[in-house]
Amino acid sequence: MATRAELREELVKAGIRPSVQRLAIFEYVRQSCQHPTAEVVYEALCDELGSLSLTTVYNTLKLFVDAGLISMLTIDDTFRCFDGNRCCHAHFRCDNCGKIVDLQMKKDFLSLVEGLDTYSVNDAQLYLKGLCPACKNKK
Amino acid sequence: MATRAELREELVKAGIRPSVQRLAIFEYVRQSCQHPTAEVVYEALCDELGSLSLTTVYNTLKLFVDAGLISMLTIDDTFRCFDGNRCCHAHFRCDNCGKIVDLQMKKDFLSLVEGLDTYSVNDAQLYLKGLCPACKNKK
DNA sequence: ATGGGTGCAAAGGATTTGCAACATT
DNA sequence: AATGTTGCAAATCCTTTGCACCCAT
Repeated sequence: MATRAELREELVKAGIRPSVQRLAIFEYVRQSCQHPTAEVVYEALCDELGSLSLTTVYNTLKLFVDAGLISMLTIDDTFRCFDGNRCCHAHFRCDNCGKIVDLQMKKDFLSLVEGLDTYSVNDAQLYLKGLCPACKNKK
Repeated sequence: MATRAELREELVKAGIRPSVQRLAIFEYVRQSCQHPTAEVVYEALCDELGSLSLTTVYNTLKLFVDAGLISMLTIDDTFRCFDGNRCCHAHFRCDNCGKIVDLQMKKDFLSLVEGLDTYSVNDAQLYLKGLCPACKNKK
């Protein structure tokens, strides 16, 4: 859990001016374990900020992604969601309840991909789909 | 390389009537190593079939995905593409030239995800991004 | 006062849907 | 004839863009 001051510092280091809206959006995505969509971020912060537009949320999230501060998940292209968790992890999306869960994984998993040494890897995402423990037991 | 007759058989087994359009679309996606979008499938088959609409391509691809005959890739949610390769493989998308390449991987890579034994996995996709060998050397 | 940030309204683009014509059995 | 398939046109949804206003430096 980073403090507001630390998050602000992180924005500045990335060359991004820490406006009220930006800091709030950054904090929300970083602290959330819920992989929010732009819409969800908007709904969550609308009251808190008094003034906020969906446009700003979209623009700001794009800004953060381009700066490498958060990542955009495309586990399901019917909706786009964002992830502030900076550790190496896989994503599991439950086909039944729709929940997206983070799963830890060993760092050297890329060694299992053949011929990858001739490539230069910037980003790796492992997306899993199926039933989560809760939904699995219900069936 | 499957024959037309084998592909037709596969559709029937999945409970899908093998119309001319469906068989052509199925064959194209299965034989292509190019991960086509709906648009690309449409352009490629338009002449061959004489009559074909984008709507049919969209509906048919969805039908195949739901039946588990092909898979939908969401490596980049600015465009949706399809994959007829049924072997276990990872996808690498080059940030520079945009090409998407299949990479073989060892089957037991899921053992590197912690706590996965309590889940039921139906689908796993590993998406890699960076520079392909050709683009890497150019820089 | 100047440059960037915000937000409204409108545009954009990919995909889906309604429905009528058509094909195949 | 009946059922399922196709395809045009229109609708839909999410996201981006144009532009004017506003804030902070």
